[in-house]
Amino acid sequence: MIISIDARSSVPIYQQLKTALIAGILSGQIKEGERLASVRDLGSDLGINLHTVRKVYGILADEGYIELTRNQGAVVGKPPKLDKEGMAQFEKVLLPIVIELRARDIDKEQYHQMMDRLWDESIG
Amino acid sequence: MIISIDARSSVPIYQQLKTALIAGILSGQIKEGERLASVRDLGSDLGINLHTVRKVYGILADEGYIELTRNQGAVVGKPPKLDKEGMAQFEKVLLPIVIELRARDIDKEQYHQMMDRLWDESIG
Amino acid sequence: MIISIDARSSVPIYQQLKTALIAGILSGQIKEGERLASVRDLGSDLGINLHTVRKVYGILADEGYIELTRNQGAVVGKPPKLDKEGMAQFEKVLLPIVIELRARDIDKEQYHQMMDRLWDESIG
Amino acid sequence: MIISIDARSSVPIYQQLKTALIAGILSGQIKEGERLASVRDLGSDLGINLHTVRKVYGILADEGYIELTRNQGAVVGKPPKLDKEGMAQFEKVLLPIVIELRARDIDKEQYHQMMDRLWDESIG
DNA sequence: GTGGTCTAGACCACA
DNA sequence: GTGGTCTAGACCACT
Repeated sequence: MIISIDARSSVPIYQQLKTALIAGILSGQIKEGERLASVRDLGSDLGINLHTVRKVYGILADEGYIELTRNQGAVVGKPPKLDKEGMAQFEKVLLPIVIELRARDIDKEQYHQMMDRLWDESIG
Repeated sequence: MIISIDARSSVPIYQQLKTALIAGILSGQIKEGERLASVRDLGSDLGINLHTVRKVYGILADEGYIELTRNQGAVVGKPPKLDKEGMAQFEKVLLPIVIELRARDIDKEQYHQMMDRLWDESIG
Repeated sequence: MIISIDARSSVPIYQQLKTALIAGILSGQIKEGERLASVRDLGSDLGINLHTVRKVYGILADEGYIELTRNQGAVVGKPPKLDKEGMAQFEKVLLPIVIELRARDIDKEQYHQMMDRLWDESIG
Repeated sequence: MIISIDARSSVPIYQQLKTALIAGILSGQIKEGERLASVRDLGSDLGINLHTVRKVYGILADEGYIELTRNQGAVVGKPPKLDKEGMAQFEKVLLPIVIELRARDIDKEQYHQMMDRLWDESIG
């Protein structure tokens, strides 16, 4: 599992890391029951602050992806299914983006093509 | 044209306003050639600072949605079409969201349903 | 002599008018000794405020293009030649623009082409 | 890299600073990959407000000269090349200036001399 | 400590 | 009256 962080990106490092880990779990590179690297190791590997790593692990634990235990580090669990409320939250984030796309005169076909492309890329 | 701002949201006020104005232009509530309210009026209407409104107007002008003149206020123009590069930028923003959706075990059909729903809502 | 003013432009109206009048004098459409339209006439013709026209006439008089008399209106004189100091002022305005052009990786040949194009257009 | 700001000039402070920074990048005094001073440091160095500096950094980032990150400051990137549209914008700004130059009875040779002089100075 | 947002009040150029 | 610039001080997110 190789993770690359772009410190210059406008996307916060903790979000990049979060996305990368979730993608790793999704794609099966990190399997259920496996342990993630320790906060310290992962931090120094990626050249980022260990507080940042700890924060991400905390978020992933909150969202149910992993379980944090005092001595055994971070263990991967089953990703929680999306309920109606969670879905609504995603839509809230997506709506303004879709609005802007439409403002830019994109048509429905282009929109679908784009979304399919994203779906395919997301398994990278 | 009714705009509501949620000051407590984590989404910056200026972005909420930007989205609302673009949506207004898109949906035809604000037509090409029409004038937007002055920064002072809109600011006091919404209970936000005129500088925040100014910032939004500046961004919309930069992106080609409106034209700003010192004495005639903000006039709505034609929204600029989306080129390939612009499209790529949108995809960059969307990709991590799609990845997280997939992590949450959404399937392709649900995904399409969601995107269609968003498309329909975006015309508000 | 037809003058068109774009009220929406980011260029101040008074500058557009100033440029147009100077161009008219340069191109011979308005000749030495002739009278310009009255402040009132020109203002209502162009649909702009007569204060704005008055301001332009004042500037042109200051710069020596025309002479203002109480009863005879604005009479065209000889355009003043450019002395070293005047030249330096122009260069001060132009330098940052040239700097930005170079920053954008324009080469000397493109630069010359652009300047020649401008020279030719300026007699429009 | 020495920057001097003339607060009394009619040219906005933020534009003076923008020009100076672009010139610094162009002339190699600030190299690709280097960090600019923080908004606070540069502001207090120059005796101007940090928000004014922030505005300039924002513009430079929009135009692609630098990249801004929350914690690593402003990093110099590659200046973006000029496309046809960008070129047209420059010409729009330059045309009235050239018209006025011609009105002042400058001839083509003087014009070329002036432009060459500017070209040479711009690498300062 | 970094940049990002918001508020606030002042003064200016323009019409 | 309009938008444009500058200053100022506060709080926030991120590292």
